[in-house]
Formats: sequence, C-alpha cells, structure tokens
Amino acid sequence: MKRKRSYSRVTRHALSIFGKLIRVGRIERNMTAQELADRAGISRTTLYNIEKGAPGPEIGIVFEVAALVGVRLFEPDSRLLTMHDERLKEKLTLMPQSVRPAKPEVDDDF
Amino acid sequence: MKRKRSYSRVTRHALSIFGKLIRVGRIERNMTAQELADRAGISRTTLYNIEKGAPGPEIGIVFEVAALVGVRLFEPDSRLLTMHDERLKEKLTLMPQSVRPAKPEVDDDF
DNA sequence: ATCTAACGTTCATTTTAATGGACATTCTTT
DNA sequence: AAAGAATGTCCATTAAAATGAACGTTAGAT
Repeated sequence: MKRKRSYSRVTRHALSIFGKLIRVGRIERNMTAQELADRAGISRTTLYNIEKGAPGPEIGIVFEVAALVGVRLFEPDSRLLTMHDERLKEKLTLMPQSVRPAKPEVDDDF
Repeated sequence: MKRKRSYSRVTRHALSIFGKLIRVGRIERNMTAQELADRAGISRTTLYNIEKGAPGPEIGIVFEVAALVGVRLFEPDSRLLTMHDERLKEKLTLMPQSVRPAKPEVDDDF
C-alpha cells in the first residue's frame, strides 16, 4: 500500500525553522557537517536532510543533533519547560485514564 | 552492520516531556488515541510510541500530532520564534557558506 | 588564480520504523 | 459488578529512513 503522507503548513514551517536553527548553531560553533554528523553518530546525508527541514528523520536523532549545537526546545525560559516532566506526570494522574468520545456529534473545540 | 544508537539524557528527557505534552493535550481535548491517530493519518501504535517518548518516530509525524492537540514548539513568546524563518535565512546568508575546522586541536568550546 | 576541502545532491543497499491485527488489561459508565 | 470500550503491548509484514559511495559545485585559504 502506498503511504504518501501530507504535512500541514505549520509542521513544515516548524521543521524548516528547526533545521535552520541547527545549521546556524553548527556554523556558529565552527563545525563541518561531517564533524557534527560524526559526533551525532549519523551520516552526513541524514544531517543534510535534517538541516533541510525534511519530515522524515527520526525525532530522537534530530533532538540529539539539536542538543549538540545548543538548540534546545525546552529552554529555561520557555513556557514549555515551566511544565517539566514531574509536573506533567502529576497532571497526568489527575486526568482521566481513558477518554470517552463525546456522544453527540457536536464539535466542541473551537 | 549493527546500528544501535544511543541518546543523551537531555534528548531522552525532551522526548519524554514532548510525549507527555501531547498526551495531556489529547486528553484535554477529549480525544481517544484512535481518534487522534486517525486525524493524524497514523496508526494507534505509532501514536502510542510518540506519547511514550520513543526516539524512533519521524519528526514530521510527531510535529503534526503535536499541532493537532495544540502543542506548539514555537509559541509566540518562545525564544525560538523570535528568530523565524526569514530572519534565519538572512542570518544564514551572512554566515560562512562552508566551515573550515580549526587547525589546532584546541577545543575552544567550553 | 589555484587548490583543497566543505557542501549539495542523488542512488542502491541495509536497517528500521509504520502498520494492522491480536490479546490482555484497565477504566467508566450503567 | 458486569459490560464495553480505551489502552498497553507484542508481532509479522510492508514501507521508508539511514547509510555510504559517488560526483559535480563552490567557498576560502594560500
């Protein structure tokens, strides 16, 4: 079966930005593509795809590369960090363990 | 050849947080795992791995899912957004096009 | 201006993720 | 407490990413 996928504009945009951030970080740190690839334990081709903002690469690899060049998603001042792991875990326990879809077809999210 | 990979602590942590954020977002929006998976065009198994914080899933898919439940990497107040695409492109053109590794083995980043 | 190395890009092969099914295990509502 | 549904998790198959080689192009140091 074919599996062609589509990505929303926001996703593509985020990927593009993320790739550029990594590239900028790498150049600022004076690393060659090969060097960074080696340190990350990946091939230069994969790094190329990451910097290009391709949707395919594994998220773990991308995060790893990002960390290597100082690009962090959860910066100290980021709103996302405000809720770090433990907090989220707590919050999660306070929420329903399984979700029951709303009976009526009323779309309540807008 | 074996290709076993290792991920740094920060990477694993970031993945864990990201997965939890998605899960919280999903539950808040009252979606079942199957629903969200369908909307994202992926299998429930993959969503399961994403929420678990596995490093394997494609970054494009993860970003897409995140967007669907309202988790945005580049929030308005995020430092990362301050530099959006165009700015980064500019900055990039002002930087060297190719990096030349420092001659001496002096490790200058610390 | 030249020369070397970093970069952009493609491609066949290898390795791994995505899938859908299946089943046990909780939740949640009745 | 019983039922039904949502979730956790494993597995074989299928589709796609990661790799490394290759090669032309371009930037930057001499």
